Amino acid sequence: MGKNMEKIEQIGQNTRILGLEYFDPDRIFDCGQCFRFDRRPDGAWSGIALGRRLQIRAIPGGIEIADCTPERYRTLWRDYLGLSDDYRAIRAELAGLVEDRGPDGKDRACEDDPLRRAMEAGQGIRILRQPPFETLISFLISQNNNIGRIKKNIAALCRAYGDPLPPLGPSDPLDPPVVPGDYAFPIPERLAAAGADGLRGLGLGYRADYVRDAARAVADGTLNLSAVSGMDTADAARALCEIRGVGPKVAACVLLFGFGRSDAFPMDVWVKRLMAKYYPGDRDGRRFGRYAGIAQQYLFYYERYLADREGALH
DNA sequence: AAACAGGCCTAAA
DNA sequence: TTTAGGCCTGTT
Repeated sequence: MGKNMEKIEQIGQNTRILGLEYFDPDRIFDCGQCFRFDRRPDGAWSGIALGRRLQIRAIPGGIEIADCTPERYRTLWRDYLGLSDDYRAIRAELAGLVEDRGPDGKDRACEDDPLRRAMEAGQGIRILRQPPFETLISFLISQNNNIGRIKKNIAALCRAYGDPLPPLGPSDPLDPPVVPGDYAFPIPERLAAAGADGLRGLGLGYRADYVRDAARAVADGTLNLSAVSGMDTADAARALCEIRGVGPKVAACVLLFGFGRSDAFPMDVWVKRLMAKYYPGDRDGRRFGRYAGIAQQYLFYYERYLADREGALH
């Protein structure tokens, strides 16, 4: 798969992965798919995932993960970071969608196709494989909300209801030191037991009830996330939409970012605008096929990038 | 100050 | 099947 050229080496406390293609932390952690990572002044990204702190920096030809063994990378971070997915093949397939046949029958690239431009601008974008429950709660909170507040809400949620990161086991001498103040994402049972006012107090607003209802449904088995992962994407979306506060957009985000469903196509306001502009008449992402969700990420990132540049001029 | 933010719910055509 | 308000709250 995409790791065919991957070379793993341990450098002191850290692990380097070299020979990577299409992996840019700045685009991966800042494209709105995750909410627990921050960019440090030195350019490294640091956040909590899978109950551990992950610190990652781009180096020429790859990345360096701090306080991490090669074993830890192979068993945990490779899949989480999307490095088990073959983006060369995915991009080739998406690029094939925007080629058409010239009169001579030969392939002729559509240089001005929006997806082609977006894929060029967003070379290093990847979709993380985040845990389903965390993704569900996070995108419930994301609705009618902005990134800054979403991140604050989720941090508050973890501080109030998440377990402190576990102390190091003797078998993991190279795991990151536990920093007081680092919390895992809360488990369903813990959130289900939270008082409604307790969640409100975190500043979630009306989403507090959604969060508690969703946690209850997962905790009591009304919503079986393992079963959802076995359904086809349309059925899975229907199942998720049974939860109050989960509509088509949130369901698609949960499927794309939390269940690895690359065909799920979140239609937020940006993507609606962009689709109307570039692909008038399309009501969904069907034209992008089984990697529609990844096409969506390229297009979304590109459109926001253009808006930011435009805004910066004024 | 009023509008807006990676929506969804409910009521009503 | 589609459309119009309202909704918590912090930011601009």
